[in-house]
Amino acid sequence: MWNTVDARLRKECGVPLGNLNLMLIIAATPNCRVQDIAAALEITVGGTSQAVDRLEKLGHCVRKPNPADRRSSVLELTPDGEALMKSASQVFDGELEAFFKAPLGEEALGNLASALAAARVAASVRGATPSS
Amino acid sequence: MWNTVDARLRKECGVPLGNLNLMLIIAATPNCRVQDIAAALEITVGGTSQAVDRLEKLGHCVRKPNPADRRSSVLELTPDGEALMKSASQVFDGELEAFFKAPLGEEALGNLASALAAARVAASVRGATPSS
DNA sequence: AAAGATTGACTTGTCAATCTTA
DNA sequence: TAAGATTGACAAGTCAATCTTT
Repeated sequence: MWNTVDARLRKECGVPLGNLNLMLIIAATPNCRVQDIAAALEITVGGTSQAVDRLEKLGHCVRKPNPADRRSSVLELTPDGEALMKSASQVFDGELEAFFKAPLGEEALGNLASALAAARVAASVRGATPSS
Repeated sequence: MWNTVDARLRKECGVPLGNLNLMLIIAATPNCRVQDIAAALEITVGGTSQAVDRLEKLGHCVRKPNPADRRSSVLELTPDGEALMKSASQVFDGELEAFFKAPLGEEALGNLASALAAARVAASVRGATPSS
């Protein structure tokens, strides 16, 4: 399923799913650092740093010096990245509807959501999070 | 979640999740070819060929000449691979129970299963499968 | 020509070691 | 010494090109 979503995003917006995820988090997080993205995506800090490199090389975001802590940078979307994010997230939302909302209907969708939420809680109690 | 399962399999059985998946399919498929694994996992044939290389290098399976078609090989688990598969699949089943069966209970689990089945059908109707 | 498989270049993640600032 | 980030080597997949057999 994610492969399908990714393929449509690449084709219609020229942006892979991973990059869209990054941009959504940067846009939603004030003073966003590499750490924050890693936590949100539950991937390692090292991998996140590389992903930000790629996004920056494409001109979709920039690292600005963090006045509060010189070890880290604050990430911001460029106007370019902002525009791309908006159009891509529409396609993204449409795909999720096609996969879940349309075939399941409101009620079944609600049940699915709560079941997955319960499983997620159980998972986090057992302890599952990356580190490096 | 898959990361958690993978980590426990590596630690307790010395086998990553991907390899266990391969071995389960080889064991369950008579005269198993690379094609069959690719179809079952919904990954590309190229990637499957490389995965079989790795499994063979570890001594868990072998390629035998296919008498019916000399373009392909028939895959078989070694005694070593067979034993590994059996112990690892116990750990695997235990993990899935801990993630879903225990926190959800019988009824909610059934609902979850049918919701995901419906989504899967809808997805396949829209057409989503790898090729190469 | 088409089907089965392999190979090589590339993507995106992991982990471990390292550098810099707190 | 800890925390934030970066870097380099590796893992496991994708795709496109190629080789062999049908």
